[in-house]
Amino acid sequence: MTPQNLRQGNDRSPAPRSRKPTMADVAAELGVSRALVSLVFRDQPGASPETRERVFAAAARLGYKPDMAARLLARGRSKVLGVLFTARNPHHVDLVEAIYPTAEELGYDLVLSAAVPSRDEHKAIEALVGHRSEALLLCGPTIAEEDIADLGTRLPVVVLGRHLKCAPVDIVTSYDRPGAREVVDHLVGLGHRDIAHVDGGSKPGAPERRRAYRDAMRSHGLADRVRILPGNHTEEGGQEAARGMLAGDEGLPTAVFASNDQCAIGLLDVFTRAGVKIPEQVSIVGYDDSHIAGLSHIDLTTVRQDVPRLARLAVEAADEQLRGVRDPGATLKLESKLVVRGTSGPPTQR
Amino acid sequence: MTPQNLRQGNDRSPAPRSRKPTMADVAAELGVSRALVSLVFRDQPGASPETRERVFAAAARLGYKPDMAARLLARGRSKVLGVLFTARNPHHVDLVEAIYPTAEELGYDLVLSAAVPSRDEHKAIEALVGHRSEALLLCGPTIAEEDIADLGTRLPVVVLGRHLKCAPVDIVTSYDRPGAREVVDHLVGLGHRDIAHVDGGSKPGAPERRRAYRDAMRSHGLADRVRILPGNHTEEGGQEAARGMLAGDEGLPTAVFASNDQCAIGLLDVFTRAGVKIPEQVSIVGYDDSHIAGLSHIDLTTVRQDVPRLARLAVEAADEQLRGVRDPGATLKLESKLVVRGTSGPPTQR
DNA sequence: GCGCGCCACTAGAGCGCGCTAGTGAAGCGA
DNA sequence: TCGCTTCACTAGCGCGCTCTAGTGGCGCGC
Repeated sequence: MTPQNLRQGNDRSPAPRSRKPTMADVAAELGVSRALVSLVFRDQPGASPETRERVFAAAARLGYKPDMAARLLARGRSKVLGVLFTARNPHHVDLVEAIYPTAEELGYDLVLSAAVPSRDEHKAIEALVGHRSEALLLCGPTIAEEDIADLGTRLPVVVLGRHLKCAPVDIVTSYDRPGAREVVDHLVGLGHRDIAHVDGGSKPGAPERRRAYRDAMRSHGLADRVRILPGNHTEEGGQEAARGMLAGDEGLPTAVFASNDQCAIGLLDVFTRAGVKIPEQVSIVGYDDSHIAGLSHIDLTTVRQDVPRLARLAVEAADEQLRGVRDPGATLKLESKLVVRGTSGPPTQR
Repeated sequence: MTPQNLRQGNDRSPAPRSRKPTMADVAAELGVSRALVSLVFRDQPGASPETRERVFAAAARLGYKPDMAARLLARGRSKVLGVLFTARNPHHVDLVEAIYPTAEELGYDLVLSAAVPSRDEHKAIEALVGHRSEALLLCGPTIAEEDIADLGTRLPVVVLGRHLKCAPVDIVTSYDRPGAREVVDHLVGLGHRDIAHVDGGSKPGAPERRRAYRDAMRSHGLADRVRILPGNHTEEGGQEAARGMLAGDEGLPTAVFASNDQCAIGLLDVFTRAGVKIPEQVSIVGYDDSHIAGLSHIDLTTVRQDVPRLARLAVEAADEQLRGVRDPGATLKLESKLVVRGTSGPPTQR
């Protein structure tokens, strides 16, 4: 029972593969210090050109890749931004795509976390924080405002596409009024008067769009034609709203302005199946101009948000908060503009 | 020019916010050791129920959240799986959604990295490795096989939806033959004989689907009708192929089998715009059954891959490699099946 | 010769955590 | 009383890296 040579319980190496090489391995290979290797990899002054070359060569030879986790831990700043998005939302996917370039430009690494049906936003956010995100970019978060506020007190947070009353976070979004206004102008200009709105319930952006629709209608003297149908930001929401319109006894409006593209596509679907001609009988307008709307087979008239700039502003806002150049709480709004495609046209006389 | 008091470039404290609490803070708050707090947070035996409660209470009070980077570093196993996907590919997004549940079940955390136009797969993969992913799940990677092989020698890799000759990685994908076979059977059953294929070039899965199409045609005695048009896995690819067909002097086939859904949607688009009736004049079939195909407005006949099982198998394969219960190199294939929707129908006599 | 600045490089202390090997107290049987 | 467990908890090393505060050598001016 010689307890000396108990096998040290090291089932630590997960794979049969050889251990990942570390900085120390590279240093040993060259007979220099780890610090030198570190310098070289961080592209800092203090190493001669020849040494740099030798270090890179040795690293390549050994297959050494810097370990982020250790780097993050050691460095005060992690330079990691956490991005929360909803996998199913094409507009979010567009945003994620657009966030990468600016993040890279400002020297940030991105960690993505998707909210999916089986994994709610709270969990997704926790994962981001756990992975040492310095700041969070939340694409259209649906969690309670106080939760976001709470998060904002812990670390810099930038919310995209949702209005908040008083959370200590930055907000980057589009003006809803001009967009909705343009939609209504466009439809009225085509001759529509019965313009309904399928709203997005309490989903990010929805209340504002609803309000903007109402205002726009009012300013066209169409206050009495305001017709708001409950919906949400999914295809199903649009489908249900369309079924409701078909079954209801108010008759079909000549145009429907949906709270987002997915909802609009749901409308489109049910209407076309029911033999309703788009846009002859009903014009449909969405919101977001997600890449799905652009699919020319769908060809949805919609409101384009300036995704690249939204993304850029969001990353810059996070960066500013991180650098402490200003306190959180800024609200940045961009113009959005109507993109006329095939689902809107003049109403036919009845 | 007193070089002494150069401001030491310490932009280390990123935010004006107070430092994130650590385990030591929690321990100090209670007057216990860090190890105890660690035990409690890892849900390990060795702490009394009352102590556990006190620890959690103190942690909540301070807003302590375990730091992944440190945890990863300290632990041999990081329990993180890196997932590479293409943001623009809806099928990939479906896969990512499906990967979460199994990963969680097996105790893995996920780090996502998107390949986007401005950021190629190499970079995306590097980020994953850097963030200490223990294993990689690559959704339809387009990088060179040798690069994947190289990666496979460094850490466990599971490739989804692409065939590889001899890389030391696991492969999880669908049988292409039965799927393509079903497509051709279906179309032939409807009365089609002129069935073209718009291929996906060298994109993951494309060569196999092309081959499977050819075989299926041959077995129906339609070898002489085999017509393969160059394309790729994007909408644009489909559009170009459709334009080619419209402009070419071979005439339109009565049915087109596209290498993936996006490509099929491109076809759909150009054809409908050109006034070609779908499916009366041309039937169109896609591949993947991504959620876009399911959008009932598109209503694409397509081949459904069993995404939930693909995802589950992929995570399990990664887990098995990590546990070292088998060497890499397994290939798992699942059945896929035809989903008949509205874009396929009997050809009209001409 | 000395002092000085500069350059290339190094020593070593942490970053926040996990984990092994303990420690001391209590309990228990003989 | 002693030996032996068990329980609740602690000390302290090490994960791979960054970063501050050096060290030694060399060239230069006086």
